Amino acid sequence: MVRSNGQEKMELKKGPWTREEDQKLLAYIEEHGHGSWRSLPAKAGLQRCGKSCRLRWTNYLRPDIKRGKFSSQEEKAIIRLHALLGNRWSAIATHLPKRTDNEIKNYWNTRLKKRLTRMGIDPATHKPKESPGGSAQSRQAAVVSHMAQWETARLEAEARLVRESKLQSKLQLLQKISVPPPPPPACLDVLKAWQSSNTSSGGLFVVYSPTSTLNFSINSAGVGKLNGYVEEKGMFNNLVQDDISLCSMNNLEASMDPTLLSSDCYNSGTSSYAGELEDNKNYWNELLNLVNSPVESPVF
DNA sequence: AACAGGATCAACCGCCCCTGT
DNA sequence: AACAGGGGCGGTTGATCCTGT
Repeated sequence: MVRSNGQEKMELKKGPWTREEDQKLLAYIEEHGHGSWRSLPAKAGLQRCGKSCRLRWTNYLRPDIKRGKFSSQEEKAIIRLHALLGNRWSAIATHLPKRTDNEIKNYWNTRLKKRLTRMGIDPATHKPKESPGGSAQSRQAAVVSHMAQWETARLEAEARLVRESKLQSKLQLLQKISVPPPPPPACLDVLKAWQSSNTSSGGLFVVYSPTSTLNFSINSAGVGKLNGYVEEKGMFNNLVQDDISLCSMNNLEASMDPTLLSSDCYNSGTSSYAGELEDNKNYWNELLNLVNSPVESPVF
């Protein structure tokens, strides 16, 4: 693969990193920062591509990485966040301090996915594979069916959406409609997950990641976008606890199919609605306790 | 001890998005 | 508006380790 010295410079090295390479990369970044990844290898004296260097740094050498076994709380958080966000590992990783997306992805693929499967849960949908009420396994699966809880969260969000929508339309009547709507507030991946589950709604697109430059854009027609959002501690907490729909009422309103607001597609029995909401609140609180644990906490 | 099969995880690849020109 | 470069993301691969026979 890698030829001997004469031609070696022309060919970039691949495969496992050596200790020397690690030291070179580490030393360079500590002194200069990574700067442009593409030009880094030459400056640092590495025969690697910039991409490889970036990967090595972000997944292994970065000082703020926690390695080793995942705690049960981390596992729970991953499962729940995956139910919410799907395979968006980087988004999941932002809620798991000191864990990399690659590590989480590996952990999911090699362990959690299998475990859920054994429990009778489809890891892709987080729904029980068998009908609930059958075996003990499937009952257990039903209990941890996050999709159901997620639907409940959505119901609550939509109910509030309707309220806010009415309020908003009144306000708009009072204002000049020629004034363009304010830029959408920074939102997060949770909202995106919520919205993307409404595939008929026209595709409001909200992305959140404190490490990403990509943070907000709205609907496929490109109505608006917001970049460079910086995470505020507790944002996730507030958003979810105080109701998912509140993040960007204006834009949700603008982007959602009005027929959705009638909630015909989610006509769960109103008798169980309050109970579901309560369960849902507990669910979110538990999740929030996980994801909002202080970084220095021994929990993680 | 040797082998096979499964599990794990670091690293690569290809694609996509954003930004600058 | 179109293009190119850079960076990030998710899927996949392959080497290595582990475990059971």
